[in-house]
Amino acid sequence: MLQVPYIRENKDAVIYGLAKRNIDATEMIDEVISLDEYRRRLQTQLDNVLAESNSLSKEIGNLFKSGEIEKANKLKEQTVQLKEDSKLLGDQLEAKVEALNQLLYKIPNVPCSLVPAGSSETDNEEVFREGDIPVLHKNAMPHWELAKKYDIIDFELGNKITGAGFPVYKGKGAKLQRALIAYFLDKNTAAGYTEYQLPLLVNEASGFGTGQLPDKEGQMYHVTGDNLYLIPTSEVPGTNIFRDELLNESDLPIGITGYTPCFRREAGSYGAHVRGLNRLHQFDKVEILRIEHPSRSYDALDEMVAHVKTILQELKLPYRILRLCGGDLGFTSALTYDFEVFSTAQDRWLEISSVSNFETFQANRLKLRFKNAEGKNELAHTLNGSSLALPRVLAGILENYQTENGIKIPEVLIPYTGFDTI
RNA sequence: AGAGAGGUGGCCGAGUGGUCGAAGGCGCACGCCUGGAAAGUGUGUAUACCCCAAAAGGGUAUCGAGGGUUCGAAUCCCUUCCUCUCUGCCA
Repeated sequence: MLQVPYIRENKDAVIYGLAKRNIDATEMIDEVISLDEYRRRLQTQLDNVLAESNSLSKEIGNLFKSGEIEKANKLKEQTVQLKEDSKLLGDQLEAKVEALNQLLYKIPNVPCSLVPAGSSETDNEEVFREGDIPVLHKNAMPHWELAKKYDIIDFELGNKITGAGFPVYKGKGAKLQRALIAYFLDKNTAAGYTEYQLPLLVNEASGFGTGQLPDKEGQMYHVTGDNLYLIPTSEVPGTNIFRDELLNESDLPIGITGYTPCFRREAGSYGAHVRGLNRLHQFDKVEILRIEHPSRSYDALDEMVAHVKTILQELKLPYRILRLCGGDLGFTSALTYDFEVFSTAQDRWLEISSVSNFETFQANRLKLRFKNAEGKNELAHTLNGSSLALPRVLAGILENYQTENGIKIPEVLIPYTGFDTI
């Protein structure tokens, strides 16, 4: 959520920035400013009425104490009108605040200056590419066929137990999953991130804190009996650790990592792009998350990108890094780098990580602040990224490492799997 | 799940209708004291919003959250969330 004072003081920059998302925000921004002016006027009026009412109450109290009952009762009559006024003004104020907030929820983050303009993924900017694309044997197959051939992932069984998008990993497939999770967590903790195990269900306040609610509840599974939501990413419980927190400047930076399953209801789906592991309702992900001082959040973003690079280098997977254009940028992000692994068998790039700086956009909603050097409270910057999302990494490994004699296991994973071939 | 107790500032803790944003203590910051430190001592020490060009200053709200009673609520009533103790259930 953008900050109103910021919008007020940087109106043109905000409109210009949002234009990169192909949004003409002029009207919305004008409405924010006028709603806020109205809100402030009401606030002032209400405060004045309440101040008067408070001082009358004090007087009445004193009169009762000194036994001047009649005078006190006379003053009481005066409070009737004030009470009505304050009720009316209070209701009006509440309505304005609500309208303002509803509007603010609809306005996405302002892209940072590095974000290229563009309308779709074809406008994303490739900023880095590394790794050799393997030449596969002529009978190479996509991972969903490999999964069947080697009996390591059973999509049909998942259909039977739950439904589409809930695969069952078996034998070496299951072990490989566990190996990847352990390897990712070890890499992240070695880089200084503190490991957390987080709840998989969150309450409304948390869903609201990271912006899934109130608008995007359709993306989450809702446990109606207890009014809880299954997390779509560990970003939700992870970031909500810091909801309503006032940190010391010396607490920063904070880096945490955690493995969780993620649950997504996902609306659209089509064709080969969602086959197999490409898009699931339940999948595993290891996340990294940072709380940073605003002055160095972009350095932190670069560090996170560099960190994810080392993992892909070690896994020896061919990958590229894209800087997302305005049209493809997530609602809350100011700058996002996507990592994609190339799969020869599918002849396409698979998105496996997304690393973003949200600047103060999340922190504002979360009320995540720190006391700065001047002793003033200031919103912190939040960042997060996948490190990494399992299914497509798995797909990439299965497809790129297949040979006619089985699927080889990347060297760094062998200590975790205990076997070198599937 | 049942019965009971309770949720107060960074922390502990007092406060059962009025002058209470809240005693006292601890912690923290700055000063005095000291050769230096400790002890002692003095002052200060919540958050959000509004008014003010800004600073100074002033105002409003906040005692888990939401609503109500009252001229006036930390204090009374209702709802809700959470914690603790005992009982039950359970990996």
